[in-house]
Amino acid sequence: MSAKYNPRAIEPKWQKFWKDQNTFRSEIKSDKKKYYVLEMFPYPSGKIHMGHVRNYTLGDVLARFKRAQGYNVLHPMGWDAFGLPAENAALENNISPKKWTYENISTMRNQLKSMGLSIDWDREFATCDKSYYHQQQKLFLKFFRDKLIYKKESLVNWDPVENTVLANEQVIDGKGWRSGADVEQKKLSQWFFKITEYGDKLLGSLEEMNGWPEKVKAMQKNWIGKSYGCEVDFEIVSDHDDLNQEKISIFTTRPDTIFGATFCALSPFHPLVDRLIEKNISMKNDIKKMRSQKISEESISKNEKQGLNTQLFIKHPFIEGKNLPVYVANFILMDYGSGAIYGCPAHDQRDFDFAIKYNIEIIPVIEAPNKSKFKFDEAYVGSGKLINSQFLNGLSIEDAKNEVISKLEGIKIGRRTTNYRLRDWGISRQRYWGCPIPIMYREDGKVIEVPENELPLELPEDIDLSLPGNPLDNHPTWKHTNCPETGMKATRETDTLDTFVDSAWYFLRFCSPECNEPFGQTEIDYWMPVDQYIGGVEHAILHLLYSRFLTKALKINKINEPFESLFTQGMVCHHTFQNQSGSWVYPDDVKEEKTKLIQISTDELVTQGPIESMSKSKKNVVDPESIIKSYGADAARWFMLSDSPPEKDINWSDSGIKGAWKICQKISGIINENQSLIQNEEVENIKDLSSNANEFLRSVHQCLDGITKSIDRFQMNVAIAKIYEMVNSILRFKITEESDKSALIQSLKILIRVMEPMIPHLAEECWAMTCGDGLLSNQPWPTVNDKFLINESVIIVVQVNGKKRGELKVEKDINKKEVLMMIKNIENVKKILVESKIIKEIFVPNKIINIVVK
RNA sequence: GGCCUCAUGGCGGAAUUGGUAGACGCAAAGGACUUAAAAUCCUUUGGGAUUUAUUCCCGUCCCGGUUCGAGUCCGGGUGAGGCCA
Repeated sequence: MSAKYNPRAIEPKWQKFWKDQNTFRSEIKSDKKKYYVLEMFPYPSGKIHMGHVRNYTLGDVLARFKRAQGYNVLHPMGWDAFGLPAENAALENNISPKKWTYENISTMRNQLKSMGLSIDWDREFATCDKSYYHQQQKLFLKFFRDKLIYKKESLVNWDPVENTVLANEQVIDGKGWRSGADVEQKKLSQWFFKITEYGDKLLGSLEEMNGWPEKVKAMQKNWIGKSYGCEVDFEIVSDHDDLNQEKISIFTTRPDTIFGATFCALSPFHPLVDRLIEKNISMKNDIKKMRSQKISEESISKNEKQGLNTQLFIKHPFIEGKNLPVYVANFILMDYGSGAIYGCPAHDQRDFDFAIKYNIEIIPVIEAPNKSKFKFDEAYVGSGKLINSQFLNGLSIEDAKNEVISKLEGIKIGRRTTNYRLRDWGISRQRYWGCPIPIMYREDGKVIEVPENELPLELPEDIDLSLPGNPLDNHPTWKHTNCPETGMKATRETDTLDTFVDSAWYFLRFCSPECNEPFGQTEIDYWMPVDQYIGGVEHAILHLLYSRFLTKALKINKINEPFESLFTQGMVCHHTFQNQSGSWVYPDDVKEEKTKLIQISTDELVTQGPIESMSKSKKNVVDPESIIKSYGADAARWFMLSDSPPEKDINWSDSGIKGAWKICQKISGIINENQSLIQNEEVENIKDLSSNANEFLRSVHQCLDGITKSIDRFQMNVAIAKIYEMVNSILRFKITEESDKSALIQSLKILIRVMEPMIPHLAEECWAMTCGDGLLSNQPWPTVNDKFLINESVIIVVQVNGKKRGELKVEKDINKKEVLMMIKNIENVKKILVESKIIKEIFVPNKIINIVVK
């Protein structure tokens, strides 16, 4: 190594070395404990961003650390490569989605490699690889046979101009993102995963998942949304004889408020509504309008509440002669409960707003504990006792719920139900760039599986993306085929699978990426579950829930949950900049002149905005590639770890990355200076150390202990702080005699080893120039010498009435009596003791003595 | 509106089980080196008082409580963020 720290030279060198030596290739070693580290695999969007750098640095520190601790580590990488952006890019740049995707992968692979990650690149795959989606098609068929996949009609966002289905994010203010046309809700027959069948299991296991953040578990719990309620059948009262024979089944989680029910509301998609339209054509347009509104919980809560009076009524089950008007309302979801509710305006804000708007009766049935009167200005949703409710009067809400339900069950017009907010997982996408669904529809109407020997069912490459609609559907020949058994004509399913399916099992595939089945049992048995999964909290619900679901649904031996521990890292943030015309400005395009910020490219004045997470749209991004080019991967890694705890957002700063570079340079300098000393084994093995050397080694070992524990607790920022401390004490250490050199050598070797997970290139270089025995990455983690953790002398804090009044440096394990004697010699304490009366003495050995006086 | 999380110097943040608050880094100020600057090194850095040192007072969002002792535990409030409405 030259005297100057030169990451540009050493980093590629070591990356090549690791590759040539297959240092990070992993294979099953049944005698060794395994550790599976996985970061959420990236979408190949073009280039890596700082979020990737942070994510993969965190995982790499852990992977390298566990390796050093003797674990057999699996640390793979792949690509979540199907999805819409490839189709958009294809249209914009006139390049095929496949070509675009693989080019991006190639770029990003090189970028990731330049970070020096300890990844087993032999296991790499992309979900758009034929070999991957081949296996996924087998899984589809397996689940199809297991009746865990089924088809049903479901609503989609439909762009009538483009003639295509839109993803939620392609609908902007109710209009198609490209055409600008009003988006309609259209019913299409689509494939679903029966995830609801696993709702209870997915909820139940959460309790045992101690390695998961409480926050994420809470989010999943809310998402699954198990609630108890009941269904009640109401008889219809109307001018139509045929309807009067029928009942409306409504779902409620608040059966206690049944005496406060004053109206009924149906979803616009309720089957009864179709029949009403037949009877009353004039309603048709209004219903159609309602049906075209975007239906999601979020939009429903934001939209203005609208209702259409149907002129129907339902009979109240307990109040003779009381009929409730039936409305069609735009805030009732068809696929939650039964698609019909009764409204109790007094105790539900949404019902209250609706009642005020349509002048519907409001009857309070819950009295607040403080007995305050209902004020008719908003709904009361708190606790209380039942009033105005006949046989329920005086009961608590919980008791009233039970009472009503048993009464309803008794007269056979209602039943207790468990309801989930979780919906079945719609996996059909009317898209080209996704995994083809191995199903065909025979001309006689039968749904036929594509036989396994015809798999993989490949995506055609000669497609025309410029036509409206689904390219697979438009393809002249692809969808036409014949039934393999009967030879009858058949058409292929032209929907492709949601990309969340691809990512819901990739962690299994990594265990045996070449296997000609989805995964190999031996490999799964050895490697699974993932010991530590690391990724953004934005995947807290869908991706993680789907992965948990598929893992459970596969019923692999003993593997109940895919991810033993989950860590959700924070985002990378940066200041935003805007020029005078209000356009966003890249940080590299800003220079500081005196106190002013100037846009370099235009010379315009720039204002500095708030710190926000890096995003292309606000241009507050720093390109990892240019950072790695100018400061090196080690500095970039160091910075990502040093400033903030991993779970919190980190603010990118120039001074931060410069600081990271400085410490690399400093360490490089220290090792350089002591190169020949470290090689001197004779000196290293001197046994009889001076007290100076012992004190020094004590501080080094205490740092080592701190580093080890901090990495274990995922407090990488603390581990970094301890490395700084170690470096500082090495720099402060003055050699006065021969044995001191031994202590220094030992310390430098420890330093080199412990910095490897963070800054592996520099560490490897330092090792090579001093110890040179094989690769540092194969060296074990240094062990803490316990004798240095136990202090022979301790500092006991002396308190009077809980306030620190001095401290005593004493021998370890000294008893209370002796301490009491000693404190009398402390000036401050002596004074106080003379003047006051001792009431109590609290003594915590080796820590504190507290004298309580009056 | 419900549920959850969080609040520590100028800044990012440390602080096993309640036991020296502010580790470590950044920024800032002063000094050394230099013709000068950068780089590097040294010193100082929560606020205040003074007799300037084994000194005192205040201090972890606010109010109250438990305790010999609270950043840490409990109750109430304020503010910020997240998820679900």
